[in-house]
Amino acid sequence: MTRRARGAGPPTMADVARAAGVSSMTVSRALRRDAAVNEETRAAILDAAERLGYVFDATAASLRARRTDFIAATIPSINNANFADTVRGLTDGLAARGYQVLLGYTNYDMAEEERLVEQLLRRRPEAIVVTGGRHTARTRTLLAKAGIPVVETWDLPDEPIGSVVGFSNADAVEAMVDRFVAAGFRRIAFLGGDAARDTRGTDRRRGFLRAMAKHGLDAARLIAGGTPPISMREGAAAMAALLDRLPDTELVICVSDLAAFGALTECQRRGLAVPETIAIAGFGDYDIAGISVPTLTTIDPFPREIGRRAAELILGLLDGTVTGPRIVAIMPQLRPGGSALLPDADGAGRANAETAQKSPSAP
Amino acid sequence: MTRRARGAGPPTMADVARAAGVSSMTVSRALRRDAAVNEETRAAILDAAERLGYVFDATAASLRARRTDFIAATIPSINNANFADTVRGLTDGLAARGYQVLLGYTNYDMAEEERLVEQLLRRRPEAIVVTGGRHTARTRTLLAKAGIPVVETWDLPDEPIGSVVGFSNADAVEAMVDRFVAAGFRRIAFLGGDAARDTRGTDRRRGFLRAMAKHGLDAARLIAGGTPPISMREGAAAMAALLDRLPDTELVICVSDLAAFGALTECQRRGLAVPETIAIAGFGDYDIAGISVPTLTTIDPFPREIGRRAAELILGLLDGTVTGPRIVAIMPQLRPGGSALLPDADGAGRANAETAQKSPSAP
DNA sequence: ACAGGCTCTGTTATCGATAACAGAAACAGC
DNA sequence: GCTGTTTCTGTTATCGATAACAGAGCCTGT
Repeated sequence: MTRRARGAGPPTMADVARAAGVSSMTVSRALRRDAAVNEETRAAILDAAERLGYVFDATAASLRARRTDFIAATIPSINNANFADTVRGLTDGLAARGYQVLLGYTNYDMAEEERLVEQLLRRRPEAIVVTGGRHTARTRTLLAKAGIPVVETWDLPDEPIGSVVGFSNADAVEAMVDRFVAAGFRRIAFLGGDAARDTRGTDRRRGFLRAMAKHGLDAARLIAGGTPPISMREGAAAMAALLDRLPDTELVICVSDLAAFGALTECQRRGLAVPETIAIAGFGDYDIAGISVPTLTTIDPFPREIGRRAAELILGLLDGTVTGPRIVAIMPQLRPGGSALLPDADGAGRANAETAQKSPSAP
Repeated sequence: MTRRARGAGPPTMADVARAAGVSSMTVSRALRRDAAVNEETRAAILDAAERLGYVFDATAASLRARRTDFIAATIPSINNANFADTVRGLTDGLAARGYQVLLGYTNYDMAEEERLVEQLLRRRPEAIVVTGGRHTARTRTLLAKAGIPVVETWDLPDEPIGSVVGFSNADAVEAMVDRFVAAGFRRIAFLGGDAARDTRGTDRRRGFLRAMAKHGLDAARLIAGGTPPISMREGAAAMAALLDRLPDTELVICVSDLAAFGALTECQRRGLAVPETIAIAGFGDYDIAGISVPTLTTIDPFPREIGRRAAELILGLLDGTVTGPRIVAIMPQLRPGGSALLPDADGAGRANAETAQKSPSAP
């Protein structure tokens, strides 16, 4: 009696082995393209596998080989083109080497992130990528003790858990404000979310506040657009509130291009000329920034590059080429558009440098 | 000697069992909240697990229990808000029951889809969701033989592999054209991709052609915007070509809202009034449709609802509540906007009906 | 007092692959 | 011809959990 009766479940390697007249070890080797299998034998095995409709069971292989080929990744939202781009960069960089990205989203909620990370770690990923530098204490502990490479992205945390591929959101906005102040803008507002939920948004506002204080300007023009993430619609509503309350504002810096575009449409509805009457800037270099009329002045944080670099880093850490955690600094770039005019200046930093480091502190 | 030396890898249930003074079977039961564990014992076990930093190994559990709790899903692109919404609906519907969505994207490429499906099936998902009704022959075979529920979405294929949650893209556009023709439009163009790659886009064009033929109108105003998916930028470029070649066009129906918005911006750049000089319609009810100036006349295919229904269906199929494949018909709804004016009409279909059926054919 | 049921825990075998080791056959070099 | 190497294949144990079965201890009803 064979172990497997007809219809008792999908065929296993043992079934293929029997059909091909070899041992299941030989089947295993043949399917993995291990050099040490005779060409004829391999052909017979592949043929048998095809005939039986054999499908490799990655679960069993993972258990025995202690190798899942999973890379876990969490993003705040799957509906955001910036994060989607990062996932794309990550996936494309990893798929070529046979890794499968195991994706989850947190809805910008640290408690949800904790649950998600816990779930994902049970799958025994080879590495894990998370967004942002702020996490619950338990999340930090889980990640630190997981014994796998950890990469934080889209941020430069003060105390990284492991590696980092990111940039300072505060610095990026501060640099933008510097440019606008140099161009003569004074009455500048910031339009963002009101909660501490979106930590990157909060960091951007902090950069705004810091810059305004530095230049001795009034930083009280803060418009909250509701619970993050701020959509186009909420950006428009917040802009309406701003125009009603502080109509003499010269420039509105928005937490993202989506909010900025919403703000732009509100101006269009009111017949206000952008940038003549009021200027608008965004963040993220979303598609809309390059096509809207006028185009949006924004900051490109190179989302896809973040993913690509994270993938590269993980591959290095896994194959031993890279040892120890790395901080990869992404240099966001100001992209002047028609919504907030800036005089030409010599190019902002273009290179995205990678620096190795021992102690965990941002370069 | 204990089996596990210090530092010989992460702790297992056996380690927790030893620390708590019970058998590993009791640990297994305690962690799964199996009723039959004494409260005190369970507390001791959870405590030991926490102390040791134990992380459950889902791989081992999956192998033994023949239950991975994975649901595989493929979408054409992760950078598309419509598909992201479907994933959101799917994930939210499944996460509550402990399932983890295993997501992959195909880049609108059927060969890539085949590779992806093959990869995903190796993970032994409990069910699989794919986008669209067109697949390579091998993909169809793989799915049909996988022995798990298969759900095709965003389409109503002639020969479903298993279940379906979708709608006819051709019918939706045809109905839209009917409305516009009734409103007096005659010189109508269709702006879409030129390849057969995006099958949903091709179906929409087919619906356009069918409707125009039905009404005895000239359907030669077809503008190709390059390789799908058509972005905002390509929509603008295609609109430019259209305005140059066929400046007397009254209405442009675009394969998606993104293309439609790009087209709208091109008109704005040229100073053409929309909808007065030329009207524009889109597809998808993306965020941009509700906020642009003017808002876009579009069709809402209820992307999130598609995901939610797919999740519901899968849960039913897995727990036996639902038997056999189902066809769930989504009824896309026309959303009149400012970019292409329509006289009021009594509401289009609002209900999204579900119909059981035996033979695989669309209702 | 005893059968029968309930609560709780343990023992053993197993899921389907691969690591580690072993060995047969063919070939090369001297 | 003999040893050493290369090529190819097989045997056995194992990854870490859970299904299936078994049974001890205690309660309940008659």
